[in-house]
Amino acid sequence: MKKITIEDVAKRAGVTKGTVSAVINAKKWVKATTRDHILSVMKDLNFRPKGIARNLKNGVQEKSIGIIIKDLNYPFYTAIAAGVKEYANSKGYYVMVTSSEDKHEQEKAFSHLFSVKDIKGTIIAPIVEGTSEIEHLFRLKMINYPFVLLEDVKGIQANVVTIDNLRAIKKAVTYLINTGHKNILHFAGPPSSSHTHERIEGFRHAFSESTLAFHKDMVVSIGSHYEESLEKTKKYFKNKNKKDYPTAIVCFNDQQALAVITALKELKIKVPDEISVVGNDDIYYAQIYPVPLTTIRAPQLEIGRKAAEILIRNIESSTLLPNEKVILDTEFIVRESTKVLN
Amino acid sequence: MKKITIEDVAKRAGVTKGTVSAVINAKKWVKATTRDHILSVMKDLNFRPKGIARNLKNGVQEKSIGIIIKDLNYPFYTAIAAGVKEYANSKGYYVMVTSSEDKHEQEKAFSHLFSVKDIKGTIIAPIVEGTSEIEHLFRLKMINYPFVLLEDVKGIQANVVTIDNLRAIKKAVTYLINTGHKNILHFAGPPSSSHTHERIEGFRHAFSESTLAFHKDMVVSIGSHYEESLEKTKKYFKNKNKKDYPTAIVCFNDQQALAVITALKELKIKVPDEISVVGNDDIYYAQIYPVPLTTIRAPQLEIGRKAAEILIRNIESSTLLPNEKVILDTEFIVRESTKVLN
DNA sequence: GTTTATAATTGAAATGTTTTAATAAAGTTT
DNA sequence: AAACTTTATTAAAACATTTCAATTATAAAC
Repeated sequence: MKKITIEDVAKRAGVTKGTVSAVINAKKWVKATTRDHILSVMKDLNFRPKGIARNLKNGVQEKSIGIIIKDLNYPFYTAIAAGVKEYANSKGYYVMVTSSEDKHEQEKAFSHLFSVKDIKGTIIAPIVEGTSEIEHLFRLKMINYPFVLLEDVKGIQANVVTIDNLRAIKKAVTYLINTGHKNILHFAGPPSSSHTHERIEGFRHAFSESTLAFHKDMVVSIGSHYEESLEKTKKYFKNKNKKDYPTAIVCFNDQQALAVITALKELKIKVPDEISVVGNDDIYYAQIYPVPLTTIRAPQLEIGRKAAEILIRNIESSTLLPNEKVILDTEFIVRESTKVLN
Repeated sequence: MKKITIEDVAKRAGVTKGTVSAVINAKKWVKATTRDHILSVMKDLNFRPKGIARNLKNGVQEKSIGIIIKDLNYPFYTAIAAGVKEYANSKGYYVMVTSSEDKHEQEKAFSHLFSVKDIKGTIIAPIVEGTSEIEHLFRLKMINYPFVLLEDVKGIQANVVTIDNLRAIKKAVTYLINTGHKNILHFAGPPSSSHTHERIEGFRHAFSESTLAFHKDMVVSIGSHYEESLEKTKKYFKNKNKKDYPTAIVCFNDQQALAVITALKELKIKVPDEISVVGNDDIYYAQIYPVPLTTIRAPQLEIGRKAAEILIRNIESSTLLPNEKVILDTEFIVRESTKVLN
């Protein structure tokens, strides 16, 4: 089970490495018969030229960057990736996307993989759990590997492009309060995201600046994926007395909001007449949803573009640049899943 | 603007390459003071160790494969990618995703990039235009680089995992005919996909096996992206007399179908009462759509899994394996966007 | 039949890292 | 203070390819 090298091919074909190399690189000068012969030897040995070794010599001309998102199937992330791609392509970079599936292990492995594969830099949507492990990020810093985070990570200084979750949720909740809502819930997201914590914080803040009181029961952990949120929402309302129903729910993200709306529909609770629902992110598929979702729009393309811009600036700098932190603002978009009560 | 190498760092720090290497690889034995000194020199020079050169020596332990899809934002493709990831991860492979944006140029560049970056194999959703350029695929074959296609490409023998579009559309159209529809349209997709051609073919076939006659005006090219399809659908119906409206439309994919439904809604045409709409793919977001879409389900995860399985089998084989062709079947799912007329 | 031009091929050097064996310095035990 | 260990460091070899200048074979021209 030994590795086949260009030398094995050369030996077997009775020529030198140089000639084999010429065939691989489609140089015009090799005689047709020798070329065919070498080709057939390559097939016999199932020889696959090692990309790595070729690069060493000339250096890859293709420049590329990576992005590690959390979920390939959530449009919020793919939209960010699209923004990254747009900017990167305009600068002549290719983009490779991977997904950590919210697993620390994978985030770590990928950041390593990218650095080792000579991908010039990486944009990371980091997993932030209680005691967030971040040695892998420190390692990237040590080897001066350029990267940009899409969420703040405590304990590390790095380039960050993110949104102002606190203000965002406050805007939404304040709007609800001002339009007469008194019983408002927040359906929170997974603990692995800093967004979750910041949004809870924003929710709480909004109350402290109003005449209404905050109570911790108003924050309910209900999952961020569709099926899970659907089930948990139904369960939540089944145990509730109708008079205790909230008049509005602020969701962690749009996918969750879509699940909540569907769950309420199944329970014959009318949206927005009985309960208003606010999403978060403004993902593409929520925009084209027949009940247009009131939501908090995160500028997804812009996040991607900005992150790519910072990353590429760092990649191309011959000196180590100071870290940048960009906090993009969100837009509260009132559509038809919320109702004015006063 | 010269490249900084480990040697430059060593020289500047007054040690040898070996010591610098030891620092980079966090070997325990380097004296703390020399380590700090070397680290600071690395920062000064903004030295980034070349991943490529490190790999050469030991060979990378991390195994990875790539997948080139056409659109990062279309759930059909990300679902396939998820299937690939699932299988690949179970076999210890990492997965990198890229999108060609339906551009030949990009598909070509990525297939090259992957092979050169020592990514062991690639799954490709190929762009198939009239005179499809496929030299890049021939090149992959020449260097025995393992790959699997997600659409048939004329003129090349390769591993292929795809679906039976012909049968799929026939099933749907036949159902419509059997339930009393007489005026049926097909909204076709982009010419860059073999699916488009096969689906048109299937549509035609269904008629040849029925008592109804096929006419080429029944196939309308309306785009596969949401906005485009929305506009073109509206335009199409504005120029039509109400009595000429079809009773059913078979769409190229679900995103298009969603656009068609929205367009019809805006035109005050009721779905499915006045016009039935059939999608294609059964993407996730169509499943959770409030008007559940009648559609043709492509086993997206299964496509991904199967493609990954074949790819990895080829990667791990020391001999060149014969090509495999897998055609997966689809499932026609009747939900609520179609109406039985008889 | 010798020279010249051209086509085909060779062999060594170069690429930037990691590894290994060898060595020097410092510390510990007798 | 000699002998041995441990710690820190060095120098050279190894990795699989491409490149480039040098060489040989082949064909054409004289």
